[in-house]
Amino acid sequence: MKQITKHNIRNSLRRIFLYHGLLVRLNTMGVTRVFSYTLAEGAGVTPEQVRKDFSEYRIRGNRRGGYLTVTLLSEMETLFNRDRISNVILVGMGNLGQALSKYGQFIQRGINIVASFDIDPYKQKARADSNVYPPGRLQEIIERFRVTIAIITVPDISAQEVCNDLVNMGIRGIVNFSPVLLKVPVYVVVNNVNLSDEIESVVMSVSRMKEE
Amino acid sequence: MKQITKHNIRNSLRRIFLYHGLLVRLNTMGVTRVFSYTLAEGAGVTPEQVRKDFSEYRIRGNRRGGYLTVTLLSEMETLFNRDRISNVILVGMGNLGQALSKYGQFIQRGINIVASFDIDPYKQKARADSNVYPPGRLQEIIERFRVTIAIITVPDISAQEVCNDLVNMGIRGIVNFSPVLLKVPVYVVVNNVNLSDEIESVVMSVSRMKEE
DNA sequence: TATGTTTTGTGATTTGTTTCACATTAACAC
DNA sequence: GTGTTAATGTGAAACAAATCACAAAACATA
Ligand SMILES: NC(=O)c1ccc[n+]([C@@H]2O[C@H](COP(=O)([O-])OP(=O)(O)OC[C@H]3O[C@@H](n4cnc5c(N)ncnc54)[C@H](O)[C@@H]3O)[C@@H](O)[C@H]2O)c1
Ligand SMILES: NC(=O)c1ccc[n+]([C@@H]2O[C@H](COP(=O)([O-])OP(=O)(O)OC[C@H]3O[C@@H](n4cnc5c(N)ncnc54)[C@H](O)[C@@H]3O)[C@@H](O)[C@H]2O)c1
Repeated sequence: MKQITKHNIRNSLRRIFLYHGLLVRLNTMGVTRVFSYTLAEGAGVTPEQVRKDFSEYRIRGNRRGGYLTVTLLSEMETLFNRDRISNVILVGMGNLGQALSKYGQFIQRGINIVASFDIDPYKQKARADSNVYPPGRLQEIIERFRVTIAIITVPDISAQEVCNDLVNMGIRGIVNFSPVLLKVPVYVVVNNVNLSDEIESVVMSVSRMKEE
Repeated sequence: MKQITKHNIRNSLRRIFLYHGLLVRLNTMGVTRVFSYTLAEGAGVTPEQVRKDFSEYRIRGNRRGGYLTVTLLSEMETLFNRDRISNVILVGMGNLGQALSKYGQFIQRGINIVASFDIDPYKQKARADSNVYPPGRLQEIIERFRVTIAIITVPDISAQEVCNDLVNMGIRGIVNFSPVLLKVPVYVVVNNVNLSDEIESVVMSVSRMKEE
């Protein structure tokens, strides 16, 4: 386990998630047809950008007629592989782990957190209805639910170790909330999310704006 | 309030946050001197990239001698405006809001969550020690603590409305966890963090890798 | 069926970012 | 001191992303 991989999804794809979010809202509002400028406005980009992004992923509209909301939604969802629900596990039932596991809207995004793990026995039995297990049962549950994706919300010191175990048990995608850059083999996808960085970058931008 | 702004901090700066995280760890491990390739290895980039990034922000090392850990740390912290602690408020004490407000390590990053707000009276008095207030007291507390940064963790329907109020009360930087792209005036910085997208992008990348 | 209008789709161009290549400098050995 | 080596720092080159400009398609209207 030597190689590091930087996942970093393409900006175009990140924007497509954004367009998708807008579309869902427009769709529930009864909008049946959208144009590149509709999405561009909502996403804060240019209409050309929207079309170029679609072009990259072979998403087509009707010239003059724009895009049908439902068609666009289903094309995007195929792209996201959202035709099936993905089983996901979560390791580390602390503050953040519990918040994520209680969030009810992941399922609408095709994300199903089937089980959580913690070394703390108190957290394992915190609630009878929540599926919190000791790490010893990882292998069993990963196999039972055919899980390939894991969310890591353990303290920084444990993160790399937990990661190594998960990879050895067949996990191929990791969302890492601990503030360490995980080292994984090339065939594993990692997305490092650092909430402190996200907040601090805003603090910094504001301080700099004030100076000018 | 018409203009939308896309915050999007420079990639180079985002990487500097990464280097900083590594440095803090190396420093506590007793490492006094680092080289561009030390940081590059940990951050998953090339050494040239590290030096170019430093160059952009006028951070200098010693040729042949690399960089002194402590000097580098303090130079970065000046860059981040971390010489002073920033007071931040949080609106929406649900799952995510509570997780964030309980996190003990923001203060090490110069982020101090001085107060939280919720419309739910039960959450306002959930714990005597935690400073949770009704939104009616926003103005008062923003002024008292000279707050310019807010974290939004309310449901999507309320997000834009809360945002508008905050901007009117003097907030100039927002970290938004709700899945809507907030519209703000140009002089306000917004960082939209969408946790569902972060997870889903990994699910998608893994599905695609399996296909190939 | 022809004509005008609207909007897509995409090469060509511009702008931005990363990598390369090497001159420059500091540390160290002798 | 002087030479050798190991690092930085940065223009130049290569690459990637965004914008521009316009041809192609779809539709409405007559
Ligand atoms: N909570 C936040 O707002 C926040 C913000 C930024 C970063 N983070 C990062 O996210 C991670 C989680 O944060 P948190 O506040 O939830 O921490 P926490 O301490 O509340 O929770 C960590 C949990 O992981 C469990 N754990 C530890 N080692 C484990 C192991 N080997 N296997 C399984 N479980 C294990 C602990 O028992 C605990 O329940 C940390 O790395 C933290 O730095 C959190
Ligand atoms: N929890 C997660 O893991 C997660 C994941 C992805 C996205 N999000 C998003 O983050 C946001 C918060 O998520 P959550 O799970 O904590 O939701 P939640 O429903 O648990 O909490 C929302 C809180 O906001 C409060 N609130 C509502 N309107 C308000 C107002 N106008 N002023 C002040 N407070 C108000 C509610 O009383 C509640 O306590 C949501 O927009 C959600 O979509 C959360």
